[in-house]
Amino acid sequence: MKADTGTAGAAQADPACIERLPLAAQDGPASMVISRVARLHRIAAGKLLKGLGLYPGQEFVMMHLWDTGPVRQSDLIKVVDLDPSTVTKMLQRLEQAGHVRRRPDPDDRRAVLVEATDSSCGLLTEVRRAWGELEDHTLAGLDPDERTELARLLTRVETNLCVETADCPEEARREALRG
Amino acid sequence: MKADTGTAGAAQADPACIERLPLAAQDGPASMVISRVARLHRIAAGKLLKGLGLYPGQEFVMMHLWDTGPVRQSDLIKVVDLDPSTVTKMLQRLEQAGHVRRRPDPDDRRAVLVEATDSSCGLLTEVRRAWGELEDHTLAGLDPDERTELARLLTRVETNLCVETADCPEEARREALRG
DNA sequence: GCGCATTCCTTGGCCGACCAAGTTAATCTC
DNA sequence: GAGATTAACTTGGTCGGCCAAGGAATGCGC
Repeated sequence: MKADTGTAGAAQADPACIERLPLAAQDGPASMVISRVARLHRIAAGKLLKGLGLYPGQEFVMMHLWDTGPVRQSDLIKVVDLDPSTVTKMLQRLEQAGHVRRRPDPDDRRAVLVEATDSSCGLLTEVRRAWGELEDHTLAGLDPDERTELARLLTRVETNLCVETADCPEEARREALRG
Repeated sequence: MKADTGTAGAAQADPACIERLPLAAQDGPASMVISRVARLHRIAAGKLLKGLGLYPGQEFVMMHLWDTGPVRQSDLIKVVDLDPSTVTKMLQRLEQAGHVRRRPDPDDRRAVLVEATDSSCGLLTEVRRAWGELEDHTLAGLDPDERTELARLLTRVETNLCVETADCPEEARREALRG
């Protein structure tokens, strides 16, 4: 209900404006909007994926499996750049849902090979369509230049946060693509 | 409005290039980078907050409590725009951690009044500092114009996703305050 | 070969976040 | 005022995520 907001009319050009701003918005306006966009984006993705029997986060795993075929779980973990335990549990659920098959690696009895099931391949086009739709919704009203600029700025932010968290998916991805 | 990138059939110019690009990056490059930035940003926030005894997400609640003093839980839920059950559990943990106090509202025996404890007020400056630090790390290397542009673009994305999820917190108020 | 570190994965625990369903109290309707 | 409706939490369950700790197989140094 955005209709209400009784303060809207009198709020502008008021020097006391800053006092009405939430603390979080004062100390980190960008962080604030990033957090909100993150949550809304995840919710939107979740709604689109719900009808497909996937939960948000699982798309990344499935997309990589569709991309590459059977893969060692440790490699998958590197690519999606998540905690190993997260991937383990996610795969257990995906396996139970019939989207994924796992079998021991004959060459290394510690390792597990993961691949998308045939039945899951029907989801491929739907997930791609859903992601395209999400992309459209996300970027609605932005012209090509703005989209490029947004991507550039976010990529810069990503590398910034990468060095902060010492957890860079970019490098891992580049290496994975290299060979 | 869709099919703008035309990845399906037109981008055969460099087969090797497109072939190595992950599906997710093809179908939603912006969504992809948003998801990654979101995760890294949350991790970075978590690391900064960890030393303060807060978990990521709790800052928003605490900041609002510090901002406004005692508040009804239902109002708090509206402001942070989360599921009521999420707020309930978070407040239970914050209460047990000694950061928050809850008492029944004498005027409405259904309602609960929430406020930050005195001891939690010591966290205020540290949380603000942590958020400032996070903001600096996030936006490092971006000049003022780029920061403004990023905020503008993300705000647009936020409103886009708002109408998608039909879940708009106080967007009108924020826009009014932004001017 | 033997021992120790490394790698790979799993389990358990915790938190944030959602939904669904339930409980209690206030409010609206007649 | 009795009954229905709505509002304000709460509980239980599930999932995505993290960390810490553990077990099993491999690889390395000697």
